Amino acid sequence: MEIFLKTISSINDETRVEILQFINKNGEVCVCDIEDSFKMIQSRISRHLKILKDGGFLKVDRRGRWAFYSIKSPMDEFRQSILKEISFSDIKIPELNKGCKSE
Amino acid sequence: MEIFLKTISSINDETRVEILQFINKNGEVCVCDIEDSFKMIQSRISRHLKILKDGGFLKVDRRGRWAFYSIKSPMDEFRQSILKEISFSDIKIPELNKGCKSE
DNA sequence: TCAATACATCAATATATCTTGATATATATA
DNA sequence: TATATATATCAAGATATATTGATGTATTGA
Repeated sequence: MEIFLKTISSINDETRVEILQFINKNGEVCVCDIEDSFKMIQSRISRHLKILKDGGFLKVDRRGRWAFYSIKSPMDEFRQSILKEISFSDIKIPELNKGCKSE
Repeated sequence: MEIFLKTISSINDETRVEILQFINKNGEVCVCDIEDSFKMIQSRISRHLKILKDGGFLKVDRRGRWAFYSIKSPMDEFRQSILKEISFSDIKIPELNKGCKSE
């Protein structure tokens, strides 16, 4: 039950669904890319990314001073079906805006 | 987005996941059956059933003074995958206890 | 070594959700 | 028709979650 609810609660938020769809569409991005694209303060983005990671949807790769987030792979069928449903749900996401000078 | 979040938030609660699994296992039950099986007060059960119904998981059939809840059918693939995941998640549910004299 | 950048975390507040107990409504039965 | 039963809904308080601004940590580069 715990794992199920952690997975579900991680996507029970409009901002997180948008971030997830954003990463699913754009591939690996760093925190400041999301911050600049969504025009949200960094602590807010950082918190949501942590929840999505703990929910089993994202992985992080730290390189240099950046943290690159991407869709976790491999991913179980259930989370895949959630990603699919989100991508079918016509979620409005901003354009990718590279705000920092990563790499 | 609205519909997606309504679906997700409807299962973002331990009690509702248990009720859903309970109905999925036992088939059609009335509110007082759930009330007696779960040992929870009626207003609480009633509220959760409404949320699960609005989330697209349950349907109601009112017969006489009873309201019989069951898994909605037909059900879309996404909600089916959620039910499947719940049934795989080893959720503890009480035994069916018929507390009222329905039918 | 110092300053800037990228990110994480914390504390306070705001907002949303859950639980309870009270009350309302509808049906059935004496 | 009066009463009991089954269910729904509401208001108040309790609990959980989200947002913000401040601060902490690690890395890079001057």
